[in-house]
Amino acid sequence: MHDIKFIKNNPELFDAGLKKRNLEPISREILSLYNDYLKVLSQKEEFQKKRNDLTKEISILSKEQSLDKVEVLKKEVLKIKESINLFEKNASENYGKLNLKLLSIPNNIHENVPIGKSEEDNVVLSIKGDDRVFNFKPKNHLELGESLKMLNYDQAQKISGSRFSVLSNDLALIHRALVNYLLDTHTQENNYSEIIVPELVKSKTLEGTGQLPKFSDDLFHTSKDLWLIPTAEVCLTNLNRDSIINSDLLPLRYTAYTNCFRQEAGASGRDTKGLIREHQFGKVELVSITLPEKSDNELERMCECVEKILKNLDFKYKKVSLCSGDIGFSSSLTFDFEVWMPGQNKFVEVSSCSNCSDFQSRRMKMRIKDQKSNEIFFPHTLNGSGLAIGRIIVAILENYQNSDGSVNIPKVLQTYMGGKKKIESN
RNA sequence: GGAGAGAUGGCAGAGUGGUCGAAUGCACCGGUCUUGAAAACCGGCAAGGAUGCAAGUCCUUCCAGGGUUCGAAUCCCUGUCUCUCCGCCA
Repeated sequence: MHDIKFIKNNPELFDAGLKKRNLEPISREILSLYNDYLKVLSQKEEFQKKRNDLTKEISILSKEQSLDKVEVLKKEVLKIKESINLFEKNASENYGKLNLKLLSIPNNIHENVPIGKSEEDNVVLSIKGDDRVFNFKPKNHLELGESLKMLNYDQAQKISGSRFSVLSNDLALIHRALVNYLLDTHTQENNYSEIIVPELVKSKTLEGTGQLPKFSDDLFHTSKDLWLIPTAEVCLTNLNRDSIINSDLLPLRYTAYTNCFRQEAGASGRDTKGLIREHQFGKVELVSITLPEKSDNELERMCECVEKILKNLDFKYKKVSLCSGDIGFSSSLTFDFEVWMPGQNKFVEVSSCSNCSDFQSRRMKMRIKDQKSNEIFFPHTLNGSGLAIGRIIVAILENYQNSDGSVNIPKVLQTYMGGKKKIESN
């Protein structure tokens, strides 16, 4: 959500920001809606003042027993009320139009974001980790999972349809091990608080983080008017919606493991089978709430938390800065982490860390009160995957596979799997 | 699912039709005292919006949405949520 006053004072700057996202200028339209609203608003307030004044007068006259005068004034107020109602209706209509427009405009782009049109223009910041050397042709995770008989798509298809999977035995165990390893690391080493959150939320919640009103097609909506969350970011960021937080409590750092549900409407035909792109997947999420001047550092810190995991799992990965044409709606600056998948011969995204600046906090009216100055302002919100479980399983299968189809278990996960060192079919 | 109670400022908690945006306490901020701190005392302290260079002025807000009234935190209706008791249940 953008500050309407900023748009009013800096229309060219605002439109220039949109241009970076390859969007048309919109400040003129916004300001015209805003002016319509203000005009009606001031008219409404004028009549409200008249009403309030007369009402006070009635109160005094009643005490003086000047009943005739009171009757006259009462009639006058009734007329004024008609005007108030009319202007009130117009004002709220105008406000609704303005608000819907504002809610549909993406966040500003951070100055460090590379300018570009699409995915192609993203900038690789670093590549770390060693290449894995195979003396055989590495299989992809589907072949591996199915030959191990731990990944079953007939069953998944039967109970839920496409873009779902059924994991069993050691793959189910490694899923659970990963969740525990990730949560332990983030809580014990990275100072995040572990939270368990609902996976069904109200539309207001999704509006706060930016999924609604624009992206309902990507979401699952239930018959009770609740929505399945596409990421735990939605819950964690909204925990402090509509409230004022004391500045000395910052930064707030939350982590949660949840299932995430996505329609993948725009991805039909892509990755239809396997753990890469599913309607339901597990993810450990990181969310930070910080002072505005600290959010750049916090994003770096969050990336370090993610990188630590990727290093411990001994993956080859790259850090990518998303360009202005590819960056998400709510984000001002995003770094993706992509892990090398030998079975597919490419890098695949396993984490995305974003600084959403004050875009989400404005939408959800989450504010900070400075203890010293008593000033009230919007904090910055950040979120990052730490990490997507399904895709990490893919990475483990493909990177740790042996020629016989068995898969070694990464060292850091072995204690989470009862000391087991290898996954093999039995 | 049945019966009852409730929702007020950062928090706690008064307030049942007319200067109530709202007593009081805590927290917080400023000051006095102190070598410093604590305590004590004095003062300040809700949010959002409009307008204005500013001081200020005005509007809105006591869970949400309707209604009654000249006037609603206060009365009525609906919804949401919370608590207590009973039933059921993982």
